[in-house]
Amino acid sequence: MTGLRERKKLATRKALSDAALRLAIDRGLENITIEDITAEANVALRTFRNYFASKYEAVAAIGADRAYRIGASLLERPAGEPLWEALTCSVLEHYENTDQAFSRDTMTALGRVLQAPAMRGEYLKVNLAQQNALAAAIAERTGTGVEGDMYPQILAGAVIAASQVAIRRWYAADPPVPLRPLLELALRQLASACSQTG
Amino acid sequence: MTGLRERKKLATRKALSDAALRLAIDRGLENITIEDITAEANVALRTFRNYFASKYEAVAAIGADRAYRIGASLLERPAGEPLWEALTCSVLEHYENTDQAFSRDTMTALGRVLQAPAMRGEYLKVNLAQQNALAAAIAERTGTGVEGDMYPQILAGAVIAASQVAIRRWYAADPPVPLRPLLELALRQLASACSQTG
DNA sequence: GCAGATTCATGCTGTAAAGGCAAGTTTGCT
DNA sequence: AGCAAACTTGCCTTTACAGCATGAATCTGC
Repeated sequence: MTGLRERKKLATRKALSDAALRLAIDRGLENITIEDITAEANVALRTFRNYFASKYEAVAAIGADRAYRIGASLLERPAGEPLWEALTCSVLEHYENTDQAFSRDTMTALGRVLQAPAMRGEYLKVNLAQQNALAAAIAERTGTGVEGDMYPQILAGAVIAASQVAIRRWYAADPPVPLRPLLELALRQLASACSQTG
Repeated sequence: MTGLRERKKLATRKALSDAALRLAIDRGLENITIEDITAEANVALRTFRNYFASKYEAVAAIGADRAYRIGASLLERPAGEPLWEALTCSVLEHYENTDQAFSRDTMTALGRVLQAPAMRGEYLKVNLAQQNALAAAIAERTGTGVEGDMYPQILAGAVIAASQVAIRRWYAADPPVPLRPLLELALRQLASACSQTG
């Protein structure tokens, strides 16, 4: 992973996705072309297509590239911690890290871009990537084979789904509310919802 | 809803999505153009764009148009039935109805089409539509306001996520296995996963 | 540190998609 | 009947998309 070639590829990819996001935020998703993005990133138009299938995918890449972190977050929790508590902390950490990486203004602009109908599909793909990353981490933590047993995927799916509900509420909230309590509430409601199965 | 105009619109939409699906199944998703689809459906090329943004969306429409049924299914369950049991039955019914609508050969071909990477985004949008339909039904059944409380959305998200895990397993299973037990198992595991929150 | 093999960025080219606009037609309403 | 609204369609321009070829950068084994 330390080869010059890999680093250059990563750099090009990052340059493209950063450029895409920057332009999308200040001009609007629909008012930019792939050519604009490549100009901003100082690469040829044709090169864009070696990395992304569409400008939407390039914009979503910022999330896709961070998806693995939610799994990493879970694996870093202390080994003795109960799974549910570890999951809750991982999710909270993940989103705390995510929104600390950007200014508040950038976050709302980012929200506007990501909420656009044209981004919906890519956004959902990022969710799925998070779900898979989390499932792999759950499987590793519990010693379950992620291939054989559905349990890790199911739990990850439920947690990600609940988180997304909280995030949608957070974005729609007017006036704004902090994200963390919404996430905590969503995860608690998930737990209680499934407990009442009698 | 009984106007001639609405019926014609629905008919055109259905003609397009049926044509898209039929062609995709026997020629392959990537070997058909929008022009092929419009020729098959006997409308002008330009008309396609009044209904769908891409051929993938047209193919997915068959699922999107059925998404509301999973909610309807829940609302038809007896009022006294516990929520979890009603949900389980709705999901099972939904997929039973879905796969009885097609022959076994068609189902596997359909699976191949829907699993294609290019369809991923549209497939996930259909899942989201199902989730929303189910959430609305849960809210209605429990008397919760779907706007105010996250609970229906969370529960619907968890149930749909678990169902999707089962469906992915079902599709990947070699040799083939029946879907119903996988779905039942997934929902039971969802329930038990969230019960162990201590 | 050199020679061959990989892999990448780029240009070129043709096909398909995407969507604004306006004309013509059908349907809905009174 | 007659007006208004909505739908279909054709035309046109811009953009996206993907194959292929080429040259340059990087990596590998020696």
